[in-house]
Amino acid sequence: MTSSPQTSAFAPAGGAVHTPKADMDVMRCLVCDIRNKSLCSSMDEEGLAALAHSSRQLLLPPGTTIVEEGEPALAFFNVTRGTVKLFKSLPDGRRQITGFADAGQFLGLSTAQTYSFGAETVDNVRLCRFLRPQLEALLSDYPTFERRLLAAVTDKLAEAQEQMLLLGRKTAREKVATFLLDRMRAFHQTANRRQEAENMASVPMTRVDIADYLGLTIETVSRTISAFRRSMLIASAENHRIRILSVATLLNIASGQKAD
Amino acid sequence: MTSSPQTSAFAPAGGAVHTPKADMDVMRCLVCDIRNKSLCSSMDEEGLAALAHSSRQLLLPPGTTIVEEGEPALAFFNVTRGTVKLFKSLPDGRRQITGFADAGQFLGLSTAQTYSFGAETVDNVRLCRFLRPQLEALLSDYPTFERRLLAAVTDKLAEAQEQMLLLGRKTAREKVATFLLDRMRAFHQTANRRQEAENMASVPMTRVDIADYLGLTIETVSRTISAFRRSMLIASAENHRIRILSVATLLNIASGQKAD
DNA sequence: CGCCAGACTTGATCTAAATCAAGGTTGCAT
DNA sequence: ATGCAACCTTGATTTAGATCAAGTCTGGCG
Repeated sequence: MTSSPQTSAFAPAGGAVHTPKADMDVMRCLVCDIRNKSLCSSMDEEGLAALAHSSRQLLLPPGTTIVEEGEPALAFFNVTRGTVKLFKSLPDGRRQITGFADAGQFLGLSTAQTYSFGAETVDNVRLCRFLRPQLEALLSDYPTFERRLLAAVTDKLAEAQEQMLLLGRKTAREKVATFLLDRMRAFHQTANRRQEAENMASVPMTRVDIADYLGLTIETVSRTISAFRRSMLIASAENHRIRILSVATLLNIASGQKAD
Repeated sequence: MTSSPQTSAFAPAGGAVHTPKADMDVMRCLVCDIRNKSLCSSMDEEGLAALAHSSRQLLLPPGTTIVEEGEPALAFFNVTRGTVKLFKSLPDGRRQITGFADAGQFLGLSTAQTYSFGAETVDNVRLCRFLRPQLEALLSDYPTFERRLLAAVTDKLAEAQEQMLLLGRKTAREKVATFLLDRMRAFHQTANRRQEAENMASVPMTRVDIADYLGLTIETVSRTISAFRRSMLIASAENHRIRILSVATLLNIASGQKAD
């Protein structure tokens, strides 16, 4: 599926790095820059110490496998920087990316013994890994944390339903418009709000990933983005950024009004 | 979207019936024929009494609206008989059915103030309705119930990811094969296991619903089912049943091996 | 017990997006 | 700086499934 640096979140070679000092680790969650934007926001100071104690921080380069389809579901992850792609594959290699987890999102929940999906870093990713027994202890010890997780999974389910509508019933044009707006929203939630960022979308993934996410081919994605650019609805910006010039028009397209 | 009996789970006209006697109601969950197959299995006898006390039972005819897209999310439901369809729509009427909830499944969870999806009965449906405050009390009072709900939502999310793979990357033939096998599995979980039922699939929904679930048109669904019948992979049976004559072949098709 | 409406099937034609096929760009490694 | 490999774009052609268009089947009701 993906190219070169085939490291793993469990056997960390390549760029994978554990934070070393245990005493610094107690502070990790307390000073985490995205703790208000994630599950961790359900925790008080004591809880944050418990979180830090229950997890290890990993730093992973682009293209690293975090979770392998069909492998034992040993851990749960919280993304604290960068973007992760989640996907499912058919035996012949066709692939569907089921979501992108940006900073503040979790991944790796599973009821079964094995993961039913794969996960791989898109860019440089920092994440916190909770082994299953430790996650379960946290859920039991901190009811607010469990409640927050239930809410987060419920939200993911609503997102998944929205994506099913996109995959089953939207045209290529509508799919790409929806994607760009979603990436703008993701950027707003993630970015450290220097307000230059108005109408910016962060698109760290390749055309292949976008196509596999939208149920299209790379050619169709490319053509559609080019068409939007020609119509002055968007403009390319530096390093994997796109500026959205007409949110309103894109919103119309995304929701199926043929307006353009 | 759907035809005539436009009743509602909140303003029950038509065939909607509340069980009347309060004292009989205490027993309801205790004697429920599907309690081992649903969320309720997490409850002991005392818990079941609390469940019965917190919910009302509704009996709804085919085509009844249970939940309306965009309406306040006031309740949570547990289906105890029949099949419910969940869907999302675009402004111009295009519709995606995101899932069918058979007996034993829940629906109606929402983090937002309003439902992001609609729900409607497919056939005669019996369900238990929990108003939100009552559901929340149950979650707080019965940690095993909350844990079970978390597991159930996690499973639904995995199902949704599987459906995204189907919608984004499978051919019409593969979609229909997958659907028929899923309906067989649903029937096995639901049916009162008279063992005649081997290889039977229950298909109470119309071609329109199947098409809206698989991201196809009714014509393509019809043609594909006809082709499977001609190839002797399936055979029609009495009242909305299909007998699967070659599970193995259908499994191959569903997973993308071109074998037929 | 035969009519009718809704559900389903089948065939002919069309089209959005896939596939096939060249290039063009970019950025990193030498 | 240069070369190459991965990534992206654009054009020509094909095709799976949509759309358009008749029918046929079914079961509930008078």
